[in-house]
This record gives sequence, structure tokens and C-alpha cells, in this order.
Amino acid sequence: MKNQEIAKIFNDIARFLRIDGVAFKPYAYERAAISLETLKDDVAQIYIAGGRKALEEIEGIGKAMSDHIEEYLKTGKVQFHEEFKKGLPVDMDALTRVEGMGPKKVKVLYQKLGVKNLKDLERAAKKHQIAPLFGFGETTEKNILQGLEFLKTSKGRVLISDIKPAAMAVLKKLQALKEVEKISIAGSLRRGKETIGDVDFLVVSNNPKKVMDFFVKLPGVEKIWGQGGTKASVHMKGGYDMDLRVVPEKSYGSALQYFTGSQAHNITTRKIAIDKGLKLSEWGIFRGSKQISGKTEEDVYKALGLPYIAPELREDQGEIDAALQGKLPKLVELKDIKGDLHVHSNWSEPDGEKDSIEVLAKKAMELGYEYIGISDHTNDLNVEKGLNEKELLQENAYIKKLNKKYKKKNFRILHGCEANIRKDGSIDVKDAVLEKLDYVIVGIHSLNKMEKKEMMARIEKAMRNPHVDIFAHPTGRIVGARDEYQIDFDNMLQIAKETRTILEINSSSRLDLRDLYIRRAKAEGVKMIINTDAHKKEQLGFMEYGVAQARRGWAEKSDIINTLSVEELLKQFK
DNA sequence: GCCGTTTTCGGCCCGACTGTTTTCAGTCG
Repeated sequence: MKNQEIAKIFNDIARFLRIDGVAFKPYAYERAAISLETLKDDVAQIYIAGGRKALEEIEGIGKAMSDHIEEYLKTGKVQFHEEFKKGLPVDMDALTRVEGMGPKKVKVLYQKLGVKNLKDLERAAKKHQIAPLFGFGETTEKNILQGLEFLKTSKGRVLISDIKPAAMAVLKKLQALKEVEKISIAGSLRRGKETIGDVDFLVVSNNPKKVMDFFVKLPGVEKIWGQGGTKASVHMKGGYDMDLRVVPEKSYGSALQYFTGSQAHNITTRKIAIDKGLKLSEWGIFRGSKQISGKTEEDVYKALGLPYIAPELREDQGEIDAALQGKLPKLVELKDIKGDLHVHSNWSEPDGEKDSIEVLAKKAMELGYEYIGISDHTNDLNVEKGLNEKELLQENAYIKKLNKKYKKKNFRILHGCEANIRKDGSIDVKDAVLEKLDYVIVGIHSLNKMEKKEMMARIEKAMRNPHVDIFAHPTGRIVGARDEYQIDFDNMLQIAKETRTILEINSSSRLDLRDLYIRRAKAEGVKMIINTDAHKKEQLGFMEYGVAQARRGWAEKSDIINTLSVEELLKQFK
């Protein structure tokens, strides 16, 4: 989609305008960029269908913005943007990634020292050319070097499942301190975002110094960026930062609300406060200089005339309007999940690291599940020694036998498979065999670079197979590693609806469907299932990340079929 | 540049920190 490309240009323009000291316009360009980024339709299609008039109906898009969009769609460029670039030919993205470097400093360093990229910046800082410059100084130069150092050790944004276990371990240790009265994780981790920049802890304490001393000496701390009266900041060996802030108890709620974000959500809540003659900050809600709220998050939202809004919804994506109208979804929860149907066993790799069906079942029972579904790969998947049809039937017989044992434990093992969708849309297992299984998952595992039309025909054919129940990782994206296939998601939803195919929310590093797609699937009434795609018993624990993604997609219990009892679940399958 | 059940003109979120120009600009979250 062109949406993201144009959004990037608008963000760029905003930055250039800021450099020139233009007031307010940058804000308008940023708003337009956010609006495009989160738009569900392709802006090119909108333009084709409704012309400029349709463009101007988009939130934050007026006459000038629609000029730019039209120009980009016709020529692939925006002249207004090109002019700016000519005036400041630097790697702005990289340079502003250095902590403390903003657009204006970038401009000064380019004009005075010819700094165009990170290498130039490092050279200039090491030669002490920066400190003498007007508006800079010794500390700024030192901070730039430190910022460059951090960039080298930083992994950037980290996948949530790579960081949350470590964050929870730290949380537990802090919780155990008697000096800690209240504590919570904040930031994007609390909102359940798929990638996390850094981990934020918020604390109420009767002895902040002691808590912070403990924090900076935690195992895994590689470097202490800073430690003050109310804030400590450290860099971890894992390549990410953790921040700890101590706040007064009377501001705990407003601070938690503030540090949880998102920034866009905060801006909107603060505007609501202004409309009510109030002022919202991390310190509380104020009427004049008098604090009227702030001890808990519930209080803060209440003072704004809103019900509590779950962190996963706080992205300024319509949650405030929904809250005002009393139409917030009742989000699905981890405890609603009754089983996991995308699990691989050692049947498909006897000598590998996978666990036996019995071990997986035991783990599922420990998680409080009522069922587990074994879905090994099939014929085509040589990498994972996919089961052939004979083996699949043997596995089926074995599971039937096992189930007799589990019956008195009120637990059931379901038998499925993760079959492969071939190039032509056919399935790599015969219908006669598929028919014997409790359910059938299909997925694309090769030839994922097909043209959109071909790819959609392939997917449609697979979903129309009368035995196919679940479409695994439907868009093919892998967070931070691979973009989605060339697909038409609206079309996919229509086919899923028509064929009653259930779309998977895969909890592994795929996180596919992603949040915005989940929301669209829900809107179309397409059912989904949250699976882990576990290849080891520990990975059954990934479920929480799929649930977080589902919640970010506004999904309710009724949208997710593995919240059903086993009898009801089986009725969902063809 | 965009927007509007208090506005078609006058607003655009808020506070902390840093360095330095000692009153405020730049940056961050």
C-alpha cells in the first residue's frame, strides 16, 4: 500500500518544517501521517474511487495534503518534499536515532561540519569539533558519543516474547522488596505491542534510593546510564534499556496512565481534560492548581467522564469515542483460553528437540487447558520431516488410544495436522485422510513471493477445500523478518466468511494475524483462533502474546473459538 | 495545515531535563 510511503514523506516534511522553525504545520503533517498509517483502505483506491473529495474526507487530510497525495500517486514524488531534501542531504533517520540528536542539531552539524551520516558524526565528536559549536558543549558532545555507543549495542525494538520474561523476572524481584509499595510495568510492554523499545517500571516507595540502588545492581545490567532522585536508567546485556521511576502515591494512577501511553492516546485524553476545564499531566488531574484526581488509573478516566480503557486499546484508534459511547469491547483474556490447536510433536521429528504428545498434554493440563490439538507438518515439509499419510493415520490411532487414559482427567487430545498449501492451492494430504482428523490446519510454507492475483487464487482454493478448518499464519509476515505475502485481505475475509474458515492468530514471532487485521476480521464476523505453533512444550506459554495481539485487535471472547468447550469447538469445524 | 454541538478564525498536550544564549530552545517520552 502507498499509505505507508506517503506517511513517511509527511513525517519527513514535518521534521524539515520543524528545522525551519515553522509553528504548528509540523503537527498537521504528523497527524496526517498517523491517519494514513492507520487507515484501513488503500489510499490509491480511495483516490481512484472518489478523487480528491474522498481524500479530503480522511481525518487530518485537507487541501494541501490531498495535493501531495495526488502528486505522489501520479509521479511517485512530492516536490515540496524533494526541495527540502536538496537543502539538507543527510541521513536524517539515522542521525536522529542518536539520543539527544534532533532535526535542528542535525542541521547545524551539517552546515558547520558537513556531518551527513553516523560515521561523520562519530568522527566529528571524537575530534572534539562539536563541543566548541554555538549551542553545543562538552556534555552534548559526550552525550552524542554515548548515544552512538548505545546504538551499536542496541537491538532497536525487540520482539515482545524476547523481552517480557526478563521484564517479569525483574518485576518480581522489585515486588519482593519491602521498600516497594506499588509497582507496575508501563510503556508499550503494558500495551502488549509486538515490539518493545525499552522496559518502564513505575514504583511507589517509602525509600526510593534503596529501590534504585537495588535496580542498578540487578544481574544483567551492563551499564548505568543515570541515576537520580526519582529515576534510574540502565542498559541490559540483552541489548535493551530499562527505566525505573518513583512517583508519589497520589500521582500513581496518572503517572501510570501517562507512562503507559500511547502518546497519541495521551494527547487525546489531555484534550478531553482541557474541554472540561481541567489539566491532565503525569502528576494528576488539576482544576486550577488543585489536584482532583490521580491516585488510580480508574480515577483518572472517571474524572474525564470515561470508563476504564484497557492498555492494549490505548492507541488513539477510536477507543476514546467507543468509551464515550459505552461501546468498549469486553476483551478476550488469557484465562478464557481452553486449549491450543497448533502444536507440533516429536512424531514429525523423532530425533529432534520436539516433545512427545504425552509431555505436551501434561503441560497443557498444567496451563489449565481442557484440550490440546496436535498438528504436525505433513508430506511436503522436508525440513521438519512432515508426516506422510500412513504416519498421520498411525498418529491418529495412537491419539485415540491415549484419549482413553485422559478421559477420567476430563482432558482431551484432538488430532489435526498442519498441511501444506501447494502452489496451485491443493493440499498435500488426500481428502480421504484429512476427513479422519478432528480438524485441519493449512498454511503456506513455500513460494511465498507470488503475485497478488495468483496468491489469492491459491489461498481461495485451499479455503474452499471441504476439510480445511483453520488457515494458519494467514498473511505470512514474521515480525522484524518478513513482510506479508501479496494478499488482498478484504478478499480473504470474504472467502473466510463464505467458507467458514477460521483465521489463526499465531502467537510465535509471526504474530499473524496482526492487530489491525484482527480488528477487521472481527468487524466482518470472521472467527479466529489463538494458537502458539509450539515446537516445544515451553512454547505453549507463547499464548499470552497471541492473546495480547487479539486484545489489541479489540477481539472479544466470542470472536475466538478456542475459548469454547471441546464439544462446542468441534461444532465449528467442517 | 487542519479543524469546529461553545469557534469558518484562533487555536493546536504537558512536563522534565539539559545546556547555555541566565530566559529559553531543543529534545524526549
